Amino acid sequence: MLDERSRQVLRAVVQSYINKLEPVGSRFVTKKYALGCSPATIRNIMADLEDLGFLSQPHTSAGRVPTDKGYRFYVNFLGDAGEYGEQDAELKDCVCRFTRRLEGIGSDLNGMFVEVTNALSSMSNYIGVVMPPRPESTTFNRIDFIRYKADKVVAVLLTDEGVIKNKMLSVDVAFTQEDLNRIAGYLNSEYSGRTIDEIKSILVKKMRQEKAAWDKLITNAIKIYEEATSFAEEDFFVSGLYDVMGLPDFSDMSRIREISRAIKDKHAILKLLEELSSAEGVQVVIGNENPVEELKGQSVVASTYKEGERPMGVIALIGPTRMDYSKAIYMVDAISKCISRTFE
Amino acid sequence: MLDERSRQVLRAVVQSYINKLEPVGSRFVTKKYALGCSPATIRNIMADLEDLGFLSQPHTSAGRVPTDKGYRFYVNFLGDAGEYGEQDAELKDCVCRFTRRLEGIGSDLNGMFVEVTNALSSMSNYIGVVMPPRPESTTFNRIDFIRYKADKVVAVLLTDEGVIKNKMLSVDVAFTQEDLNRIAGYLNSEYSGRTIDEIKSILVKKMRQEKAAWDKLITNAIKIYEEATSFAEEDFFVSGLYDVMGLPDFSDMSRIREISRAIKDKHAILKLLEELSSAEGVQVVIGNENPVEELKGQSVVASTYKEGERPMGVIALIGPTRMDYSKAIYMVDAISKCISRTFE
DNA sequence: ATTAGCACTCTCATGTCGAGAGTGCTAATC
DNA sequence: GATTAGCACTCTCGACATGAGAGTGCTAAT
Repeated sequence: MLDERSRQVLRAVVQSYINKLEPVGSRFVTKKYALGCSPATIRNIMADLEDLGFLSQPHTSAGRVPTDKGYRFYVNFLGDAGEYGEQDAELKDCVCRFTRRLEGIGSDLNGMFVEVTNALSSMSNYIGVVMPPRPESTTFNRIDFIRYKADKVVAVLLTDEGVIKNKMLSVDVAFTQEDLNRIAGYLNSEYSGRTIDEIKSILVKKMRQEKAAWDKLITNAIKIYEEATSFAEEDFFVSGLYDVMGLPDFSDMSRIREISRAIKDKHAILKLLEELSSAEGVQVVIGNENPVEELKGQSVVASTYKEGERPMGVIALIGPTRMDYSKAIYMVDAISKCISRTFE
Repeated sequence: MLDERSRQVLRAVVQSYINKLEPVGSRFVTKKYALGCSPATIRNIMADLEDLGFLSQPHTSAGRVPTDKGYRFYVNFLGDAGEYGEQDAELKDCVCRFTRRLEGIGSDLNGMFVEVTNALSSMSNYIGVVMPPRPESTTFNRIDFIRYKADKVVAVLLTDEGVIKNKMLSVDVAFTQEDLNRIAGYLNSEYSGRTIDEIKSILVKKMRQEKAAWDKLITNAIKIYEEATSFAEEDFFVSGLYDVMGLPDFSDMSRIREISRAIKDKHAILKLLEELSSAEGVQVVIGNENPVEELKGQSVVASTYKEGERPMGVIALIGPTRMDYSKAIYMVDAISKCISRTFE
């Protein structure tokens, strides 16, 4: 589709633009990359690339800037194979140290996710996002009820993956702690090992059938499951808004405002990540390809983490379209694998 | 100190500036506020106020802008007595609806705090902050241990105030659930009702004395208490960075960057809030009075909430120096009282 | 003591100009 | 026939000037 030299020029433009953030001219390319031809030749090639839609000029007689299509081509064909592994020693070292740190944390999932978002954002200067395991891919380990004052019960839900969720419930009947233990025991023996969603539907059915004495608590149990279900839609982990404000891309404020609105809404981002979660490997969404209105103009690099073969959740980096894709892809890939490993 | 008319002019300038965010000129004051004298007179008075340090001009022949001292005087003497109660019906309505909503939430403290920060920021367009109860003012209700997989125990800590805290611990000895219950029972009967800090010091002493079989778990229990202690330093609740970005004061970005750095650090803000927590009633810190470097240039309106007579924590609004103090004070006061009420 | 009038000052938006950077085209070159 | 050198052209950007607008400070009149 593109001859070798055109590719080299395209790669040169993209890389230069990623670093300098200024339109790159023909002279600059010849100087920095020894392609063995003169500025004029480069100009011709660049004009061709522009016709093909890979580059564009902010105005006549400025340098060229990659279009989304240009980045896409770069990501697909140019930074390919092996090159994503070639990162500076410093970054590799960072990731490595982080990996070791993560192993130390063990199975406190929430704590781990906080660490992961922080690591993602501080290493990359982009926004780090982690979507925790979706309830349908999470299996119930056990539930416990703790009596708290006369009319309150605290429910603590554990999943096999290490998610802990607690919720205070108000109850009408005054249960003793023994009552609660019995009920918890029943639920645990009956349902341990199933997915949260399964249990929810079973319990809903049961509730319709029996109107036993502890109906009330089952109702409450269902409330918890609903909490746990809504978990993924409420809490996902974000960090790096501050880091990203340091980038020259966002000196303008309006972008930041858009992004932070998107994050505040959460809904849109979650939908996006969910879409990406079905695919294998590292996903890259560039600029306008992004279905979320507020994030057109940003790029997203995402990857799922798994328990064995089952995909659990997604981690992602959000940054400007001119983000350092090779670095971002490397990081997201490395860290998602690292999370997967902790599940073993 | 200031004659009546000077005060009126000062108040007029402050209020106008708060609304318009533009330097206010003498003509404008005569038009908007019927003080019964001409622009020239106002000019004289304004010149006096400037000499006294209450007003300043961005440049010769712009209108006047209040200084920090001007705001301070306004807050102390001009917006006084009763006036803070006179808010638009809409705001009052909002606060009222919120109060009712809070009562519905009941004793899930964390959930409540999230609600409170959201309410604070969305009603005011400033940044809402809540500092949760400090561990020294929090009393232990009960702890429970839940066995999770072979070598993990989840500890759940409840305080009388409704704070729930959980933590996954790794243990060497394989406890049965009965072991754990016995240990929890012992701790609960022994220590319930004391403050977290007390217990911590007692346990540390005990640990030195006994080297019993369940030593390990006491060590872990102490770990949890340490967690609970660090609680206030880690998690405080903030929201509204997005709302604040909409304000014209922050079209400039550098301020936002400062603020978000301050929030990210947390430390500085916590220190400030802690200082404010010792005082009675609503505290107002204006601009340069602020000890935190990053927040000079912002103002903070804060108030403690209490359980009975004991101060528990602080809620605050952070906004530009030209914030609507009367509204902010009203809100912070109303909401802190409202929180206090839920503890009864 | 207050006010009207007027000169003065400062900002801000607008417009002009030249330097600099980069292109596109054409003609010469390998 | 592909590549290159040369040159005119275009566009941005900062510097500088200009004029309108807003607001002041001062003085003289009320």
